[in-house]
Amino acid sequence: MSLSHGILGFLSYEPMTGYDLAKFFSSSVNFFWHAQTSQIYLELGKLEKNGMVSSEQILQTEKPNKKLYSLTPAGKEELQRWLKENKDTPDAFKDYKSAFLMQIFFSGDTSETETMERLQKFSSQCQEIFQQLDGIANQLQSTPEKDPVSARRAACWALTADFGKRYMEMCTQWAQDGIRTLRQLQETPGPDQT
Amino acid sequence: MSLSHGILGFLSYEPMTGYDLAKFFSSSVNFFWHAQTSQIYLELGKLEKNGMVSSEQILQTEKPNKKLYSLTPAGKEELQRWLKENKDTPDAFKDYKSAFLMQIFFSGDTSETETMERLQKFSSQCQEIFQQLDGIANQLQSTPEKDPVSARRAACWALTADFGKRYMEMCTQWAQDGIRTLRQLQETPGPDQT
DNA sequence: AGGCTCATGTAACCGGTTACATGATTAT
DNA sequence: ATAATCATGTAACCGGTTACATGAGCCT
Repeated sequence: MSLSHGILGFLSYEPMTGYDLAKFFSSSVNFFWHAQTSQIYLELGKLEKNGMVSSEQILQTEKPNKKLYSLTPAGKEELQRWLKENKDTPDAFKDYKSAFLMQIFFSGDTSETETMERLQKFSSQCQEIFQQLDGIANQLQSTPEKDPVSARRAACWALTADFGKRYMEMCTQWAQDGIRTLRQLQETPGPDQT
Repeated sequence: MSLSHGILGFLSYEPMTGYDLAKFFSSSVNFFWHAQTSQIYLELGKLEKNGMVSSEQILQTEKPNKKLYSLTPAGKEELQRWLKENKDTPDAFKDYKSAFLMQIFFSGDTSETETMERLQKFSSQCQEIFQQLDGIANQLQSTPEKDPVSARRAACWALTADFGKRYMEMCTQWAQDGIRTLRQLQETPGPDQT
């Protein structure tokens, strides 16, 4: 229900092709909404059928032809409607799914060493993503937008990038502390080990 | 791909019914893997067809009859296989999807006040979930398990609960800081507003 | 009489994944 | 040559959601 709204969101910036959208997705919202390129095309098709977007063939000679998609008035309306929609129940995390945490949860029968390795790997991955997001955040900060519209967009982007950075920081910390806890568990075999 | 493994995981504790599983899910892994009761029954059906679990009718007089599911050897094997499986690419977050962040990302045209309200609500929700998880964590800490098996399980549970607590803490902090940032943006209308 | 706990399912739908398929132009 | 960038799609599948459907026993 949200890839389509993400597409509408980006198209509200300016008309673009499916290919452009894929790049925008992977360079900005990727960490909280990974989109398959193929899915974008599928969704564009549906949106066009519903009258949310319209397309225009652009013939090119040096490059393959392309289809430029734009928001229709109905699409703009739907985007606004969705932006205002907020779920009241602690629903913000209903969609949150983590196979990784599930594995940790059930690793009671796994050796501590293995679990520690897993945590270590996770921690490294988080640091990697942190670096990426940090790059984005710095770039956003160092290139001030001239017009107020872009400035506001950049501010929103910065807000989400900041979320990502904090999230990754938290994950790294958690994993490191977890490793320490497990090490202690390993070293103290329990009060009575007969 | 993971609800089924969660089911196998819980069944490795002890044989139980779909109803039991639903309760276990919602009381422990709920915050990182919300499971519909109906989906659990569906999945149990598939798992039985694949030979991962077997069921036994238990006739009851004071209560409705029930079906007790147990892990088969093949199910145990599959659980172990899955527990060892770890994705190498920074895939840990490929599944992470947040419609909420998407809305924040595209709220450049929304009034700061509205966005601030949204953040405030989010923050409250996070605090609520934090309280829940804190309750679980405290309970886990105050009731020491006697046998080493349960102790290890409890440790894993504690690890994931701790993750949740930190996550919620981070979210609350982020939202509060975000509100402050937006307030500043509101008060300083920009360098040249002609 | 009404609500809670126990208990198990079905059917329609859909958003998304995986894998596959194609092909032009430009730069190295 | 070949890799990268530009560019667009289809088909099979599947995990999960929403909504619906049922019904016994117990407690107040």
